[in-house]
Amino acid sequence: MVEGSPLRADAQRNRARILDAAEAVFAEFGTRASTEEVARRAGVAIGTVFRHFPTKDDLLAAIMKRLLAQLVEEAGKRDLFGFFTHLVALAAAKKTVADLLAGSGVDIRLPDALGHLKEAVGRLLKQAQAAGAVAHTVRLPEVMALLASMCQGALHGGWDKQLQARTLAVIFAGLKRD
Amino acid sequence: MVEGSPLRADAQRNRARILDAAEAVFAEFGTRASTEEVARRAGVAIGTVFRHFPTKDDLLAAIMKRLLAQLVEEAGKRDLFGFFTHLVALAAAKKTVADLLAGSGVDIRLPDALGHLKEAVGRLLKQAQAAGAVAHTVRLPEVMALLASMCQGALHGGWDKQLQARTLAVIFAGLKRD
DNA sequence: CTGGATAATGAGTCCTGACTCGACTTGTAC
DNA sequence: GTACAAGTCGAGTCAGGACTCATTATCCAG
Repeated sequence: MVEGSPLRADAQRNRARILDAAEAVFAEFGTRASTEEVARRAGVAIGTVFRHFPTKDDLLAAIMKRLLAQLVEEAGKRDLFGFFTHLVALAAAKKTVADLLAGSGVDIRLPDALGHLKEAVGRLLKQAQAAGAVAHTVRLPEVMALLASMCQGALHGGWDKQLQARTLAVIFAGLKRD
Repeated sequence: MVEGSPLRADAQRNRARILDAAEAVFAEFGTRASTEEVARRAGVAIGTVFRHFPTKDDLLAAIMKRLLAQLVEEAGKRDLFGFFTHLVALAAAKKTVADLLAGSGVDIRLPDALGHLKEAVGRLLKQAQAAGAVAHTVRLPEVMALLASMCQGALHGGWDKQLQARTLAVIFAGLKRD
């Protein structure tokens, strides 16, 4: 698909619907949800989904790309702790977040996918360290590891707001002085 | 199966083989590995596996029960930080550990499964607090949450030893003063 | 040694989910 | 308006995995 020709109007509409449906379905049931379910929720036949996204992975990749862009943008608006909190809360609601951070399965399709997020978090880390909010011994890899872990945990454990807060409090204390 | 009669000798041998094979297979490929693969590695026909464990979940439950007992025992031999470190290292190698901690799918079959582990960790936490190694504001739920999260993270992220250590260092610092 | 209970075997069933493709419908350029 | 490329449809194919069961093999009491 080398941008040969613009999509027909109805095709554009359907493509958008499919993406929205996929976003909702995968967020709710995880990446293991069936393509049929996506088609159903989009009000479209299964064949149409596969016309737009020849492979389930292509569909997943499209969703992840969207999500990633959102996260990077979000990172620009917060400090490290705020972003951390936001991400964990999001992961508790959207299974896709944890899947993305874990880079499970889809990573190949998004070459530098996590790269952008990593850079964004790197910036937040530097700021936080400059402000004296985080110890200088802390490095990016472990921050990313903590971020991914907390998202996985929040997802699988079904943490409520309070547990999220108490758990993050421990992490934040550890980042401050380590 | 109300313990009607002791198993025949060959049946006992096969049961043990199946359990060992299942342990290895699920540790390597996660709980999604097929029952066929277990049978293959046990050198046994598929029907035999289902004779001993009528359901894949039954097999999984048996493995998890074993694993859990090991972990609880291990907890008795270490302090909180040591156990934490051990568990994370184990999770990086055995997918079953993270699955167990996440309580995914199999939890119903192991009624108080995590209960025992929780108690054991609770004891470690008390000791650590008594020794002044962990702040008194820290409670059990967040310790369990951190434990489960780190295991998930170590598994999915494929952390090396160094990253494990650096990440845990942050957590430990957070537990000490929070 | 041998009969009958206990196990093992593995081809077959059923189901789910990704993906295909020929018949049909619709947007759009002219 | 019409032709035809672009899109849609959905029954159908295929693969993989859980689980069954009639047949065959194996243990072990007596």
